[in-house]
Amino acid sequence: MWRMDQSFPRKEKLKSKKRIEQVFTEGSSVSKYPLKLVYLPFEFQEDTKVQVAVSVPKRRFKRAVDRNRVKRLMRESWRLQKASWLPEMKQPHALLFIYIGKELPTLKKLQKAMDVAMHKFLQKQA
RNA sequence: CGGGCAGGUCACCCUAUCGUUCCGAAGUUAUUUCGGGAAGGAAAGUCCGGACACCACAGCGCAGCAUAGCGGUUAACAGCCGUCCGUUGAAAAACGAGGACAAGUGCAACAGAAAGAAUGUACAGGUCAUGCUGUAGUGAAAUCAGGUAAACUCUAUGCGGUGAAACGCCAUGUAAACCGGUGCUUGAGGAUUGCGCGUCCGAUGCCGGAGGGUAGGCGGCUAGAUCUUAUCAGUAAUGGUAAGGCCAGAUAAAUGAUAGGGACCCCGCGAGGGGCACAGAAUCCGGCUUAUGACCUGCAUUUUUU
RNA sequence: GGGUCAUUAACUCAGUUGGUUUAGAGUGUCACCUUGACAGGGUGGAAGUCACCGGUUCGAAUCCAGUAUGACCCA
Repeated sequence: MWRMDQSFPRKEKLKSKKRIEQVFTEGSSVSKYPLKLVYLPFEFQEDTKVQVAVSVPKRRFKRAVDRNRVKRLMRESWRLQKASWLPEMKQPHALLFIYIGKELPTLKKLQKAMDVAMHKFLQKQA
């Protein structure tokens, strides 16, 4: 039985400050409340197809506990669903998910929103 | 019983699946497998005190800041312990920047004769005589070595500065270019202290203008005033000795997500439903302060009821 | 991670250093007057827990301490 890849290794994390800055200034974006996806085509040194980062503004969530919670849920949501999106991506991208909602989400809601956002993005790139 | 006061403990648990990070071992130089570790009592505020790093291991004077009964404790402190005094409370207890106005200067609204200058009213007492004495009256304070120092100040004690964006190393890149000023041993400027001194560095130098480049990685980074237990000294804070243990090191930032079951609490006759605080390491320790759920122990007992 | 500062009427600010009677100004707002009506002008009024919470003091916006919110700085 073939098993879906649900890992989220280091090389798929967008970590470089410089790259993140570049995605913010040069990238395009699609929105699906409560998420916003900023993306930019990118050539990576390794054979990775994608690098992902998540972000939660301090303005919306004052306490660090809540920010951590939202970020963890977003990472989880990506990890569980990425296998269905990656084959459709034609070229490597840097992706940046920003949470723009005001309230703590549940994993299910977040997964739905992320799915819609990713489909929007995949259609646009075509 | 209720409410009150003090002290202490814990911070829901278990299983399954998927995932993150660090360390070790094996295999290999893509990476994989196995084993082990992975938030707090406040990790918070950054209010104190240290360790550590650099500046000359850091010097002298002034300025500045902090502390303030007495004694003890500590690496150190504004903390903690004991104790005296004062205030609050019925009590248990709690709180206190609690040195000096018998060195100098300043300040005191309204009321009041008068607020530091000097004296005045009524009554009584007293005297040769007089605000000489007492009471009344105003006020927080009225002749008293007056009050006030969270007023300046004085006294005693302590404090060098800057902080992990410290600091060390590697990589990348440009412009040792241009314009103006200043200076070269009779010294510009600098050496992270506000000012002065001293000491040291100092000429491809320094200041200004306009403009250009890099802001990537590694170390620092976790074993320590360490934790647990026993015991000894001490009223206690705390310290000594012995045995055992290793207990987060991330960097757009790991420590998680989901499902099921079980505790506990609340609502309901019931089926069942809901809740389970405050909150997330960022060099590390000792305190303080603030946020906050539950439980346990002890103390005092106003009022009411039996 | 480390530091510096601010908070006074609906809004923008004085006053705070150095304590005391009554916390002021402009804009806005409300009422009245002027006009046939509006604008403008004139007159008068309301609006403040001096961010919150304690302490010192006879007395605190002001001094001291704590809390909250907001802003700014650094290699």
